[in-house]
Amino acid sequence: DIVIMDLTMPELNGLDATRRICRDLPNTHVLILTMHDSEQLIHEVLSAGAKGYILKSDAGSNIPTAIGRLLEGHTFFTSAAEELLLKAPGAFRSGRDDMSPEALTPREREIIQLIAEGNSNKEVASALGISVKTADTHRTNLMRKLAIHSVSEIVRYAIRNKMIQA
Amino acid sequence: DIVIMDLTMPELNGLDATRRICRDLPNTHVLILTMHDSEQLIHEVLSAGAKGYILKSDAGSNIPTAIGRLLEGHTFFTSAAEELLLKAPGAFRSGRDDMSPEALTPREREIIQLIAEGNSNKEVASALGISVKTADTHRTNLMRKLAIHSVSEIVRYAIRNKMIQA
DNA sequence: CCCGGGCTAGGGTGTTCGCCCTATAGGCAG
DNA sequence: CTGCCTATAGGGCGAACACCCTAGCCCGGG
Repeated sequence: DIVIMDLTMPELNGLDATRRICRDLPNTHVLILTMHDSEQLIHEVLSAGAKGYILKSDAGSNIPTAIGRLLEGHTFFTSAAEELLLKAPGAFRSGRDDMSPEALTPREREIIQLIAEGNSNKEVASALGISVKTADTHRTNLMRKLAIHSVSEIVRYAIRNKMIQA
Repeated sequence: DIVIMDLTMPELNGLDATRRICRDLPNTHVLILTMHDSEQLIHEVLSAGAKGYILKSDAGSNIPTAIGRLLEGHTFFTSAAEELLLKAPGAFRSGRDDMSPEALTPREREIIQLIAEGNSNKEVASALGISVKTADTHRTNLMRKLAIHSVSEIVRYAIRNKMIQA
């Protein structure tokens, strides 16, 4: 029911393992136990689907409590993690080196949003009252500017930059 | 620099206005002022890009403080909002009526993840050691099951269900 | 024992994408 | 005035997608 994941080496595999567990065994809850208290890491494990986060430094008697909470379907975070979580809820974008949306023109931002929402070039064109070819030109230009090459990257970029919601 | 958004009728337009402001004027920070304290609403305005949230009930002298914080590039939440924010960080999925990933076969979950990560049918096929046609069949089947019709919907579905991160 | 579901694989068809060009009109800055 | 950027629009082309079929193989449940 509960997996206690020890992220001794966070850059290697624990994150991905967590993601896979949450994906393949939706009823299994993952409790992260780690020595690292980076804010980015917390957000990453949360978006990987972890339900709890305990710093080794303040583990103590927290682990049984945490397991209890998770079994009840709740979440558990040690106070240090809670603090980090609360400190910057807007800074959810992890340290990815995205090009900022400000590098795009207003029109390109409109286009990217419509594409990410699932519209084809044809639909974008008719939504904006322009030609399909124009929509396609904007699309090509913004993809070159952002150095991305597929719709899925457009969607993820738009979500990371809050241009749409998932 | 700062927009104080009064969400008197949250279902109508304030959310979308917030999203548009954050998209088109990335240097403008939005402070939400509302009488509603629903947890879902808080998460929605946050993912729309708002930087602060104040309940009218405990507004008082908070507004000048909040503006100050936002001008410094920080965030501000009244304590009631903080509480809600902390209470269920895992329950970020708002009440969308997604089909659950459990309705998919394990193989289909693998496929959807690879697609959402930006892989073409050809790349999915070679990653799994199967034929392009098989990958395409899985893709078609899972799209029918989920009643979705485009790559961008696949990506958003995968993100909502934590199969990938944005 | 057979039926269903899951995984595999192929044919075929029309649409869209990704990207390469060119080109014109308007606006704003040097 | 002269560039530069933006928005507009088009031609063309190979690849990929979305969706329609069929069909074999294997495995577990009724």
